[in-house]
Amino acid sequence: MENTKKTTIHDIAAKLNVTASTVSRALKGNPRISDSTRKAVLKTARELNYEPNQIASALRSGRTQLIGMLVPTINRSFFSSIIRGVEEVANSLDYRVIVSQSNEVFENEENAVRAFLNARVDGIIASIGKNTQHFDHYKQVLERGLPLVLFDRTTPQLHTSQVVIDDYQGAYLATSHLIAQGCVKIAHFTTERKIDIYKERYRGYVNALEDHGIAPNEALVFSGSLQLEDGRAHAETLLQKKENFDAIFSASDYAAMGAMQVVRENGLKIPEDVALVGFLNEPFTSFTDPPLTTVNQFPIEMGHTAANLFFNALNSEKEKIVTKKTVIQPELVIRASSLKKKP
Amino acid sequence: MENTKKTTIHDIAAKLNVTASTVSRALKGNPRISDSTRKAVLKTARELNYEPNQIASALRSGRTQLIGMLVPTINRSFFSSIIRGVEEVANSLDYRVIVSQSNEVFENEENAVRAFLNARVDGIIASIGKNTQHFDHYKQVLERGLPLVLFDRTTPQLHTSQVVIDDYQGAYLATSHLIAQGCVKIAHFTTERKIDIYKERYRGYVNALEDHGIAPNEALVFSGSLQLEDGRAHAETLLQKKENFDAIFSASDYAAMGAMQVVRENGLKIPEDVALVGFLNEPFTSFTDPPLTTVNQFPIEMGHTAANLFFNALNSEKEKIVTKKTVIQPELVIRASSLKKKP
DNA sequence: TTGTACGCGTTATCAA
DNA sequence: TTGATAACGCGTACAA
Repeated sequence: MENTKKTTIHDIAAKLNVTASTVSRALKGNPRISDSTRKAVLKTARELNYEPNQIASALRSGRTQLIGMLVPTINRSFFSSIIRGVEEVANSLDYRVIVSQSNEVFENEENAVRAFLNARVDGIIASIGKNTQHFDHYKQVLERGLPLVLFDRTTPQLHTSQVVIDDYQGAYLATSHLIAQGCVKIAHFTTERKIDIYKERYRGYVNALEDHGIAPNEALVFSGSLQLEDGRAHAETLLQKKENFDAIFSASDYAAMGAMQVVRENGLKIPEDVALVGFLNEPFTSFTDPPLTTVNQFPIEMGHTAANLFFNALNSEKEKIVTKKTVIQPELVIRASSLKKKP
Repeated sequence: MENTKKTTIHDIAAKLNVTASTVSRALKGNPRISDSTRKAVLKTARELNYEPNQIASALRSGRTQLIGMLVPTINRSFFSSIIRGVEEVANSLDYRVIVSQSNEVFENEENAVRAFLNARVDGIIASIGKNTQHFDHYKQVLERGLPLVLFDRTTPQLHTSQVVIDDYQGAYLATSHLIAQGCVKIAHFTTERKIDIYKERYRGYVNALEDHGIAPNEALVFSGSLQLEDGRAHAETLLQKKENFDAIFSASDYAAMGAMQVVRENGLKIPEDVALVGFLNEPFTSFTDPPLTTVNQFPIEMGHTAANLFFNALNSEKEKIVTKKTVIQPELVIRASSLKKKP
């Protein structure tokens, strides 16, 4: 099927006996144009079903109205919700979002950023891969004067806008809640990976204990990959060693889920024998038995914030792009897995 | 910060004392060029950090290497997994994916398609909104000779490539499995919405019963929105009416989850008293207690297939675009919620 | 094998 | 307020 020839500003111009420049100005809301011509142009544009060619516009103006968005994994609730948030803001401003994923592979991350630059996106919103150690590809983005916003997984090595949640506070809330429920021997599942967010969660855990007069016990801290299997293994170790513990605060819902399984398989009751708190607010946490207390990171709002920071940077003078770090306060979602005292 | 001036083919041409056309040909692998010039061009391109300007290329060639992808909801596991699948294939072919969501609102769907066309995407991959009744916006896509691939939610009103799963077969498998486990009074949760996929699941349920000599009983069929609350309500109705039933096949995991809660709250055992099968293979189904038997739709593979159909259409002669309907065979994921007989 | 010349559709600049 | 002209960077007939 042959393309129906699209109408251009020249077609409109010809019909009205004006020039393309006039039409362009009328369509772009340029003030230096008479009301009558503007109306005529708009009318004719409608009649001819004119649709602007964004490619031509992009070539001339240097702005594509495209945002490159890079996430580790598209099909994880946390990330897809952030994409959703970004997209809501972007679309309302007539921007489109190109999504790519790194799968935590450094090369993919580099390639995606390069592809974004080739596609001439107006800027990038990204979460750094777990294994990323250097940031030259991101620096290139900044060197070109393009806005770069990092979310969740960020780095102090890049001077650019960021949005994170207060992981420390989330962990502090979670641990304090367990203490308030009467727990005193609280295990913690974390990861050996050198990512700030987990260090912060660990710090929140330790400080909450200390603030409540409980001495942190390193025998109760387990490091792994925070997947379900890790949670199972940690819980089994705890039980085998007959380590004394009455609660687990896991830095990930998945590991918490693994622990829940093992604890129940061993005939112990949740929360009576072991109270349990996770982190992420994954959708499944409300469906477990008992439902899992966890920390909500407000991913959609995080997406909104990332997009807003992006447009702030985009609209600021290039010489002095405003870089800003936004910290979102998390919320403890209290469910049955940690509720020993009836409220 | 000022944009570091990007190098263009003209810069390369100047350095080598050839013309831009020569450089263009060398870079595009055009055979009508000498080996020596080709090598020189490639070498200089590397030295100058040349990156092709896809916008200019798109304007000239009419191909943007962009795919518009429209889903009802980005942050639902099923859809984000399909996006992932599409993206994997697309990126490997140097295409990028622009994602938009309709939120099941018809206007959003129209706007998204229009935005895609304005962005001059090379084609569209979409799932139709629940409330969409007419398809003019999609017809426009086809009239322009652009590839359009529909997935999951499709319509016979559009003559274009589609990929769906065999909902009938999924339901047939699920119901037959329950029968094989000894169930004879099997309830079904479905929806009143006039979407083919649910009709097909209902048909598979009925036929499986009949094929095994069980008379379908309409008193065991419940219609709602298939959300968790609907599942709860249906299960409560079943129990209150003292309706005789020994299994539930729900057309959605969410409603199955609601039923699981109510059944357990009433002191009944799963699967001994009530066997349970859902549909979707949502991530949470492996974390429920007991884990939920369900139907896997292979969303990532569905994304791969959709992308492959897309590129088939893109590469076929415009006069005779090959339209093809691919049906993916689902898989019954058997878990404890339905396993009455130990294998 | 390479060069010439032009156009893709829009916008920016300058002049009127 | 409008017009004329050039340019964004690339690709492609056509010519040499």
